[in-house]
Amino acid sequence: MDHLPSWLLTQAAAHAHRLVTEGFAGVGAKGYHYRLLSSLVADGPASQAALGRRTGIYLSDLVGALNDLETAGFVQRSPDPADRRRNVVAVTAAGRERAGELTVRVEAIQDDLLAPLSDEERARFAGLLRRLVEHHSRTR
Amino acid sequence: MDHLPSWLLTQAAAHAHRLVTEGFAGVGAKGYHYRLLSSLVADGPASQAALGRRTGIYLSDLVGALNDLETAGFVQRSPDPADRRRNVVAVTAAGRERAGELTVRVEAIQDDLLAPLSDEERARFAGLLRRLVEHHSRTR
DNA sequence: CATATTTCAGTAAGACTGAAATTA
DNA sequence: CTAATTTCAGTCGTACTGAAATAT
Repeated sequence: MDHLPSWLLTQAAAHAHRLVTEGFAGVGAKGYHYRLLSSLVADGPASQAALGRRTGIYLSDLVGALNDLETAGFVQRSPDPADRRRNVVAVTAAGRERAGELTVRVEAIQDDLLAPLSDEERARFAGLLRRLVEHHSRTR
Repeated sequence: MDHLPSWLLTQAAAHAHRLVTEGFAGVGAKGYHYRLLSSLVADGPASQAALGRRTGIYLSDLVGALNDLETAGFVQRSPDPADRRRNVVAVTAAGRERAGELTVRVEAIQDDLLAPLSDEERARFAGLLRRLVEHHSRTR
């Protein structure tokens, strides 16, 4: 079983998930919060639908995560005057700071996660993963 | 975000999980069932505690999965005469057949999962994953 | 006494589905 | 009418915690 890629992938992802969860627990953040904040910082404001496409988070789950972030003052929802179905979601100044804190944590976590690999192996590993993810998100 | 190993790993694992779930749905099996059956076939009967160690499944979750398998007639629990706390779990003939069916499916799934990679890359990928998993299961 | 095993009850984050209400 | 958007109400498999009951 320890030769099955799908099993190894699942186990490695479980370890990654645990590290991220532990790393975020101290500051009361979840994975979805980081994904959303960093997407907003990197690519700017967006409607919830667009944000869902960008982050791979389902729209139904996005609502709850954005509620958390809005309550904490990290993002702001405002109606789009051009299309009144839409909320434009934007990161606040506090949200930008929060994203920075979380990024620091996330990067420390990558180091933990990849500890046994050399720099060259880390790059190769990320490259292989990227190709897999790209392929499977395309073919859906 | 698409450069973060932890994110890529999570996404790749989600795709793997979807493929496995879809592949097993037709025959009414879950991931845990396959893990347990193939461990029993490969390494023989064991107590539930030992089985949990072998498969990485929590003892509390193991109970339910074994209930499913026992109801379906794929495994048998019998008290260990040498230590009356223990159940010895053994695979039945039907369970062996089931494991074979699931293995066929799982192997087709690996091919789907790794479609974009060459044979050499698949081997490298598995090797890197194995080192990560080994490292993190050791350091716990 | 402490330790190991099985079982049950529950939580949590993530992925996913379906449907309602609103607007384009 | 069809299609897109937000929201709510759920399910599911997996990972993980805590505690009880029993036996070593």
